Amino acid sequence: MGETIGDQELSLLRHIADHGPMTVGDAAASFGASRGLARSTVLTMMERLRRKGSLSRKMTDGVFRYRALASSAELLKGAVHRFVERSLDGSVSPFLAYLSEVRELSEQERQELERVLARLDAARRGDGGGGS
Amino acid sequence: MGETIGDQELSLLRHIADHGPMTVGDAAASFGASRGLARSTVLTMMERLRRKGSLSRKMTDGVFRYRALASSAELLKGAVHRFVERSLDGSVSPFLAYLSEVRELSEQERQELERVLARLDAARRGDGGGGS
DNA sequence: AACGACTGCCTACACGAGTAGTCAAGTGCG
DNA sequence: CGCACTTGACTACTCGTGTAGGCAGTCGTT
Repeated sequence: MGETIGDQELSLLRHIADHGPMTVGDAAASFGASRGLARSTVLTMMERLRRKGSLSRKMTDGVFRYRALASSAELLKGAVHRFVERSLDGSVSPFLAYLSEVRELSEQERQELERVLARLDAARRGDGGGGS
Repeated sequence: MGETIGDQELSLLRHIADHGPMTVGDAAASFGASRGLARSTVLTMMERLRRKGSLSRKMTDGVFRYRALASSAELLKGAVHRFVERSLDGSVSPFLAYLSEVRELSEQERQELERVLARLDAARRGDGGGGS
């Protein structure tokens, strides 16, 4: 198995992906401070993330600058993917059930969903698969 | 903190929810065996699940029979909910992105999605009661 | 009564993730 | 020149989860 990324790690990773390359000090200030995390904690997480291949760093002016190798959006999709595979046995049905029964979707989310369906519809047409 | 439920724990919990009340021996045979888990492992998980309030047990004929307090579907929805809240900051957008960009949906899943949207549409229009 | 299978349960270990203390080295400032 | 501040890195502790060993009690069978 590749790497498991925890929630906090994912948050930090996304933060770095969103706010461009930054040093540990930057991350500690912009991410850790608001969450009450010590600088060393942020550093540890960043190093773990680097070992896991999610971050890379480059020495600049005597300081390491860490940069995320994936965009926040990709990271999120990856997290969703892992979740679906690991926890939902690869089925998205539970998610759909959640969407329709549990979650109140905002108008914007509803529209997003509509777009997804439209895209799927289009793909289905061109796909040439089987259809009933 | 409420309870965190691991992947394996969730699988076992669902198994029990789906296959009715069962003893540890039953679970070890029907769930653990196929996964190479020792009976004691299954027992430990069941007891942890019981401590977490996900399972309850009742002595029957000198043996404890464990029963899930929630249905598999509810369990799954709960898992999705936790994931959305904890990892996606409460936003379902990443999921939608996953659905449209990453995942190939089966025809059945596509139809399910369509139903979800239709239900949402109906709710948006009339809102109010829950018509089925 | 002895034996074996089945059961409940306590104990334990490994690992990942979350979190932090602390130390050594570099740099700027009074 | 020496101290404060920043940075990098190592080390460590706690918890939850995954996994299992081993012991003691119960009950049917011989």
